Amino acid sequence: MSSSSPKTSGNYQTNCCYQQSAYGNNVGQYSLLPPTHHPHQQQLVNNNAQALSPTSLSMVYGNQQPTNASTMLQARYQNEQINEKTSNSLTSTLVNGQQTSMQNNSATLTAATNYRRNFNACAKPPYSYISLITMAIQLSANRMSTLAEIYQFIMDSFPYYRQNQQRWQNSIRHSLSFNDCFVKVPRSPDRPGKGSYWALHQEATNMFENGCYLRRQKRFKCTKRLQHDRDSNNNNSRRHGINNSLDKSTTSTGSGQRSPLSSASDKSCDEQLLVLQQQQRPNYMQQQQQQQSSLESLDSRDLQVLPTGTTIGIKQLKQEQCEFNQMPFDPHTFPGYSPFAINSLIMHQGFGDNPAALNAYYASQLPQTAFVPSSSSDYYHHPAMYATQQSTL
DNA sequence: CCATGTTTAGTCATAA
DNA sequence: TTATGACTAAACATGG
Repeated sequence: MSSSSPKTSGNYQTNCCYQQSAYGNNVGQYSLLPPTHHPHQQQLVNNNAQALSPTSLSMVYGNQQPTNASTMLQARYQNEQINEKTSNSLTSTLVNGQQTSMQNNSATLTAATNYRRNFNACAKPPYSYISLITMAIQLSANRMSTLAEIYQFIMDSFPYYRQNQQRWQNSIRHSLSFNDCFVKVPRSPDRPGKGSYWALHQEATNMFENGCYLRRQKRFKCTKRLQHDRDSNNNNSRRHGINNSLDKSTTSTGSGQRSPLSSASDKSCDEQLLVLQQQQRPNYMQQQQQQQSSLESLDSRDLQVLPTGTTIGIKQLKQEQCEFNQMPFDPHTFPGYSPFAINSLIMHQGFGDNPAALNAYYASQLPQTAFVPSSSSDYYHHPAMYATQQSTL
């Protein structure tokens, strides 16, 4: 039935991280890490990394003594003010950042300049819609977002999505409905309005390897669904034209018809459980924190190797930083390990929340693989992506 | 009416 | 080569 497809090759846009040809140098605009200039995350950053503790300093600078923390912060806040600007602002960002923190050699600046030449403010970010939605939810105040809030987060974070809104917003809605990792949470009576909140399924909070939003470990599938729920219907078979008589149990009424067996009001057991957990949020959060704490304490991925050769846990590092700054320590503000943690450290090098500057930094440090990948493997196996490997800082 | 939500289906790229 | 994941379009339902 390919003749019935309304699609044209010109309209179809693959995930840009797959395609070097479509992506090219533009990939350099975006950090391999989540956007950091969104108000929610800005708050997270501000809450967690005011100044580098001694251990953090040694991690970032090795034996080299940096300028003092206030200088770095000053540079960072300057950068925040020119956030979302394009190549013009990048120049000053780089200068400020490198003045205070980086080994400022001419080769590095040349690489940054070359990179800057190829800068494109409207490049498609290398994140899937699932990644974007997850970011929006995880960075929201209550780990829940309305559809409109998700839209807003994406547009705030990525200029690319300020255009063609109808197309990608349709995809966002489809992703929310189609993927088990997202669950609807009804509005409470004191918060009337249209649409539900969307949250991550309780078992889907760690979908991305080491917190890296470029790669999902595995498609999240809810295993506890009732037999008649949508998982039991092999969507993939239908999508790829392998029809059988069983499929008609859900598609007998034709394209676009909602299945009576999986209507919005027919929530499966675990979804209802999640709703209850959300309603009893304080207890739920407490339990989650306890569980995660016990996991983190044993998780080898938490480890970072310092330039000095010693090993330290990101969580421990963060705790030390919080104590250093006389701030409350919340191990769950960030995931327990990098690249969030690495991101927070990079922030202190004076790049502020400017993703372009961050990328320029990466490009200058790892010009051979940082932003001109020959395949998706270059992304996925990039050393900067994983806390399990030695940090390039 | 329109935003939100569900579902089907085609296509492409990548992983296995 | 096949299976899977992601993106896109579209029809249709629902509810404020």
